[in-house]
Amino acid sequence: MLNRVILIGRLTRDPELRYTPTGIAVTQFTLAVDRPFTNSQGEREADFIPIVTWRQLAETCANYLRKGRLTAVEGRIQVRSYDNNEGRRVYVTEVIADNVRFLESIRNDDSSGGGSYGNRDLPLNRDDSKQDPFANDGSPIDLSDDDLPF
Amino acid sequence: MLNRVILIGRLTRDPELRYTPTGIAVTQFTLAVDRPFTNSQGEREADFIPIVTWRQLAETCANYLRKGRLTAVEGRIQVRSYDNNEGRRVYVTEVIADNVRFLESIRNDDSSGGGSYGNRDLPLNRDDSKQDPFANDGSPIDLSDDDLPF
Amino acid sequence: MLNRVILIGRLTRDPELRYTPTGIAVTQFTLAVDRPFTNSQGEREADFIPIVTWRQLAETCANYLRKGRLTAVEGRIQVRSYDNNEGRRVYVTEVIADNVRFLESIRNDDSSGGGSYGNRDLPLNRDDSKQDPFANDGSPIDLSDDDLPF
Amino acid sequence: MLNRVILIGRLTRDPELRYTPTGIAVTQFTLAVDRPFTNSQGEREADFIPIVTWRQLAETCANYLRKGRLTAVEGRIQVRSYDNNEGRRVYVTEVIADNVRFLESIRNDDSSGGGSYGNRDLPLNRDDSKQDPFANDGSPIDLSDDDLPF
DNA sequence: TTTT
DNA sequence: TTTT
Repeated sequence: MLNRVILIGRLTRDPELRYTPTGIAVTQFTLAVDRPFTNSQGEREADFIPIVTWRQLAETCANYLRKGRLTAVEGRIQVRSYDNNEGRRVYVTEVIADNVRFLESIRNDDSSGGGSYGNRDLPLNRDDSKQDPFANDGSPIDLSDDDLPF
Repeated sequence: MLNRVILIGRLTRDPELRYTPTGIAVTQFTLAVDRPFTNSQGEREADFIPIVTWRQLAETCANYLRKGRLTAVEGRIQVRSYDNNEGRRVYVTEVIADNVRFLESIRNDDSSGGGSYGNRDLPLNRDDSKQDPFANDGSPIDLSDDDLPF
Repeated sequence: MLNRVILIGRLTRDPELRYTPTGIAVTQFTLAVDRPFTNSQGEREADFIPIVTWRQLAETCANYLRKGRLTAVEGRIQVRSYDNNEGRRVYVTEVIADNVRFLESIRNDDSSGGGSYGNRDLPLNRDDSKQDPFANDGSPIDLSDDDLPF
Repeated sequence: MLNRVILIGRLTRDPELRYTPTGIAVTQFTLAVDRPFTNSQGEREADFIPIVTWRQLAETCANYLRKGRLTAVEGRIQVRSYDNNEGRRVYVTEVIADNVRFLESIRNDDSSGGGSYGNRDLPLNRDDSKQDPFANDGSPIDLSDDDLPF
């Protein structure tokens, strides 16, 4: 009845943009979120949390997010499952984001991106996935006949 | 750097209380959280989200929560991994709760529980897992030599 | 850049529904949220937090919420100010809700309401106040020439 | 029963550190949080939200936060009231923070601060205000006989 | 001005 | 494996 997640962390890699067969944009990336304590060896660990964005938000994330960037994500936890090729049920937990905030200005020295932008706060539209029939379906996303989505 | 989850849903089963070898209480249960939309078949789906509580909070949850109860959970997403007996790395995503709220008064007609309590809002202490060396370690929990924790 | 509030509490009174001059529904109510500790006299205090909902969500809240009902609210903090009739600037802090969840089934014995409903989870549409030019303006709401909004 | 706020914004001024008569540190600052939309004149407005921190967290905030810094705050909404010198009841709404994250590295060119630190993520201890008898009292804070706290 |  |  209520499912809300807020994360701040850094991208472990550049985001990956794909399209569903019906042409809807999906971007996936992983956020490394430091734990608020150190483990028994005195080391600070992190949780690596997979994030999924859809539609316009997916395009913007693909365009502007890059590996290492400090990023805030708002969304909900989604658990989907599928049967792998050994006939085992596999559970996948992801955060479906509906709001993403870039917390670092986009640097000029970014080799993986295109241009240089001065601005710090890009107009990331909120995703309104309620109108998206695709997002309403929790089943594994088929981007092609023999491709698993992520 | 920031990792916050708030959920409201219903327990799919009675909670399970176990103890670590050093005697720390751990309670696990699953929350069914309805999605805020219907799928392409017009059905309302749910996410089944595993919750873990520690120490005093674990004891209280085991004592008072029951299958079907509407419950609010606050915590953080934790992703841990282990190698299963086929040598495959398995990822487990759980919400480590530090605050749990019972949203239904405990009913008199509860056959699975013991007595009848009138009260609606039990004194669930916040878990302070920062002092718990065990909780700081993301590795799979060994409750005994050949038992996986959950 | 990010502003998110989640509350669970009880309505101190029945909600109040009004309309702006352009016909947009606005519902206001106050949520009593118990503090998670007792004060120095050993008493449990509460915060009384004003909630505002708009449009379709306002209509549904006015129809189904009643004094005393346990309710979850998601939204953002808004601070608006106006000059009172003594020329002093007054600051008003409210939670603008975009998601409201009824946590109690609507009782048959409700004298203040109309009918009896069996259902527990009403289809409260999320408010999409971004399309609402009125909601975008933080100024005091004029419901009529000489009326303050709430 | 549940009261959770998460904000990301910038400090409008340097934080102010004070002490209660019993020697407990209190730091106050205001966070400017941009609204996620533009108003009817096409301008982006902000909410100015007062934040209060206690004890160790108060000391750290006073030491490291400065005007303009991008900052994440986790806490709860608190509404307190007092009677002003005209005999009117005044309501004050603040966010009592228990977790604060600095989202910008501390710059070397900071004239208002002391030294230069390279680090990005300071060890801000979570405040455990439940053990703080002072924090449990919602009444106006007396720092001296004739001083109002903030 | 406040809820259970 | 799932709750109302």
